[in-house]
Amino acid sequence: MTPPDTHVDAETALDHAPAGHKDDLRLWLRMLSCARLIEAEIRRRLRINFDTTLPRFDFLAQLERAPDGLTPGEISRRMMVTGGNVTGLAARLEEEGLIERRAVREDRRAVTLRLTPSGRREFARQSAAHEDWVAELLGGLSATDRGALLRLLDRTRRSVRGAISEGGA
Amino acid sequence: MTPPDTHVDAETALDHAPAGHKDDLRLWLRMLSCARLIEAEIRRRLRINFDTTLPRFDFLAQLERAPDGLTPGEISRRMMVTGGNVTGLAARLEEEGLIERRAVREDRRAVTLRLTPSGRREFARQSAAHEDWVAELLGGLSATDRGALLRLLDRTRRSVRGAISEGGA
DNA sequence: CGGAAATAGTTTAGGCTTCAACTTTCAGGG
DNA sequence: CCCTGAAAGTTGAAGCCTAAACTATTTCCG
Repeated sequence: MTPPDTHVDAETALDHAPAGHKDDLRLWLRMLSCARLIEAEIRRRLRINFDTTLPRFDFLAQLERAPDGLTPGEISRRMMVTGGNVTGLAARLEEEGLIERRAVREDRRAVTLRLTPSGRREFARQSAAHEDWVAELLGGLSATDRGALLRLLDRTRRSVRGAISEGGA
Repeated sequence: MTPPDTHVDAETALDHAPAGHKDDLRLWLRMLSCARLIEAEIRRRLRINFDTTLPRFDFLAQLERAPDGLTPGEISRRMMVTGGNVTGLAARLEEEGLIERRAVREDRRAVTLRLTPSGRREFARQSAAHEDWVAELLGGLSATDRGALLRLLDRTRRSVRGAISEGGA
C-alpha cells in the first residue's frame, strides 16, 4: 500500500552541501517530532485530568511566580506571545475565577493580573501532576543522558539565538 | 476517577528520586523553549519570504514525497493532526491552486490530493530556503554535537513512546 | 442477501494565535 | 499649555487545531 518512499539520492546532494545541510534538517525534524510528541501528551493529560489547556497552564504558572501580579504586557513578553492573545486568555481565566484584574494606581492604562486563592489551589494541583508526567515521560533516560542532553540543548539555543540576532534573513 | 495523587512530601521524595523529578522538568522546559525558538523563527521567515505558514509547508512536503498523491486520512496520520484539520488546510491550498483533488475509483468515499505543477514549483522554492534556514540556525553546533544530540533525541523519543504506550495516565 | 460495524471525509463549535487597526493614557518638547 | 509620539491594552479578521457529531460508503459476517 505505502509506496517505498523513494528517497532523494542523498549522496549527490551531500557533495555540494557544506557538510551539515542535510544533517541539520534531520536533527531539526527529530527535535521537532520529539518535542511535539511530549507536548501532545501533556496537552492530552491536561485536558483529560483537569479540563484545561497548555496555554492556560503556562499562564497560571507565570502568575504563580509573581505574587504581586503581572501586567498583560509583562505576561505577553514572558510567554512570548502577542498582547491580543493574553487578552483572550485572561478573559477566560477571569471568567472561571482563577485570576483577577486590579487597576494600577500610577498608570490608568495598565492593569495587573493575579491568581485568586482558587486559582492558586487549582494551579498547585495541576503543577504537581505536570511534574510527575514529565518525569514519567523522560524516565527512560539515564542521568548521564539527561545531563548531556541539557548541555547540548543549551548549545543549540545559543546557536539559534546567535543566528537570529545576526543575519536575521 | 483520577487517583488522589498523594504527593510524597518533599523530604521523602528526595530520598526516592534523588536526581530525577526536577531535573526532568528542567530538561523538558529547555527542549520546549529550544524547539519553540527555532519554530517561531521558521514561521516568521515563511511568512515574510513566502507569505505562507508552517502547516501549509508541511502539507506540501507530504505531497511532494508522494508522487501519486495521498488521501486526507493518510496526510492526517503523517502530520499527526486531526482529519478536520486536513479538510480545512486542503480547502485553502486547493483554493490557491497548489494542490488538486481527484476522485478514487475503487472507493467512492475517498479522494486523493496531489500537488499541481504550480504547487510543486512553489514548494521547491520554499523547501530550498527552509533547508538553508535550518542549517544557518544550527550552524553553531559541531559535527560531534549534532551526532550526540541526534542520538539523545532518539532515546528521548523512545522513552516517551514507551511511557505513553504503557501507563497512559 | 441484509444489517451491524468500521472507515473516509466533512461539518460545527470553540479555543488558541497572529497581525493590524484602534482607543486611551502617558511623556516630552515647543 | 498643546501637540506629537510612544506605550498599554483591546478588538476584529483570519488561520490553525481539536473533539464530537454527522453523512456516505464499504466491509464483515450470519
